[in-house]
Amino acid sequence: MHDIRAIRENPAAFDAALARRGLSGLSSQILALDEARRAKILAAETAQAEQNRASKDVGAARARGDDAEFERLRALVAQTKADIARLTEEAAAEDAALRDLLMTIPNLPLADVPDGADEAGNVELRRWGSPRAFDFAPKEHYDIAGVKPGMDFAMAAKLSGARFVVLRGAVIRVHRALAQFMLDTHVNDHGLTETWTPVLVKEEAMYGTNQLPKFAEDSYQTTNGWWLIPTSEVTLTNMAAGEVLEEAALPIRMTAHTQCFRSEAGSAGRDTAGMLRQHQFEKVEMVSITTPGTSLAEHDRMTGCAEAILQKLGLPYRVMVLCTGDMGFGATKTHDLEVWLPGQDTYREISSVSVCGDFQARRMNARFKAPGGKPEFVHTLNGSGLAVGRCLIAVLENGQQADGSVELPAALHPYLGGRTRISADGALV
RNA sequence: GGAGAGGUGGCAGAGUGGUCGAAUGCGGCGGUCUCGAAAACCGUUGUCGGUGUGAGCCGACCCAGGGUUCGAAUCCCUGUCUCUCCGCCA
Repeated sequence: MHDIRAIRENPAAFDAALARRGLSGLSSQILALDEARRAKILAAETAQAEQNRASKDVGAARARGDDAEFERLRALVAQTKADIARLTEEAAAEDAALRDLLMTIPNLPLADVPDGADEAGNVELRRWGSPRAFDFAPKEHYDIAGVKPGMDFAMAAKLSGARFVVLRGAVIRVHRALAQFMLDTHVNDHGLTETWTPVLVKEEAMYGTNQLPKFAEDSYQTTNGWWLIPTSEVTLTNMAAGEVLEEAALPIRMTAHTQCFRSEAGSAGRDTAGMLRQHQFEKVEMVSITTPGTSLAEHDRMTGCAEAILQKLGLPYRVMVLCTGDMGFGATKTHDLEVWLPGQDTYREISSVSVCGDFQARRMNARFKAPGGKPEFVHTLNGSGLAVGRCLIAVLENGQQADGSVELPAALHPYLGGRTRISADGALV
């Protein structure tokens, strides 16, 4: 959420930054609401102050036994009561109107974010590794002979419908190994604190990390009002909600491996084959809570943590900076990691690392303070480290052999009891 | 799921209708004393919003939301969380 004071002080800068995201001239609307709101607050508070004074006089009149004055004042206050109720309600409504508007306005892009309308405007920062040369036509993951027995979409459809999968045997073993490997790497090499969180959360948590109010249709809600997290960014980041953290405790670096649930509304027809886009998937997430002065360096660090996973697995990838038109709602800057998928002959997103500045912190009221200092909003960052299912796809497609077997990355061997490949008939050997 | 108890300032803990934003203690900060420190003593010490150049003034907040009342931390209702006991359970 945006700082209304900042908009008040420099509406032109606010509009200019939002224009880069294709939103124009919002400041005048916001400032009009803000003025209306402040006028109502002033009116309501003035009325309330008068009543408070009168109420004290009532008490004083009674204390000295002045019954006539007591009754007179009592009637007077009773009379103005309705007015105060009305004014207070109006003030609250104005306040809510402004807040509702501010909650739906995306974060401002940093100056070095490239302009662009959609993903075509993203800029490649660097590449790592080179796609393997195949002497046969590489298949998509779900068509690889050794994978087929362990990846059952028909069974999942029977249980749950489209965009689910049942995994068995060697395939799920590799999937599990990947998650373990990612967590161990983040904990041992990158110093993140492993965390386990609920996947059902209150509505306010979803507001804190800006899934709500704008993107309600992307997530699932239970009948009693919980939301299923679309990413553990929600739980990890909201741990800071309402807190005033000691500056010395920052940065807080967390990682969690959780189920994620997404309705994928609006992606009908996209990536319908295979397990690239599912309603339920696993992700190892990274979240950092930092000070304003350190968040940009943290962004690069976090990107590096995600890259390290791909490098250790020997998976070729490229790092993109998302342009203004492709960035997520809460981000000021985002790096996407795109892994090479030979079956699709293209790079596909496997991680997204964003720095949100104080945008989420303001929504959550997450602050820190230096000793003797005033509380300030923290900066929040989140990134996938990595999407486990997509990483599985990458490992399978990049390791596939002409005979339908799959060679697995050396980094995973210790997690597979020393086994190194999936045979063409689907066994882990 | 059932029964009971309880949620007050950084912490502990008073306060059961009227200058209560809230006693007291601890902690924090400033000072006196001291070569320095401790102890002792004195003073001070919440957050958010509105308004004002400013000192300041005003409003809100004693888990949350409603209600009663001229007036609520205090009374009533609902929700929520914590604790104890029982039941059930991976």
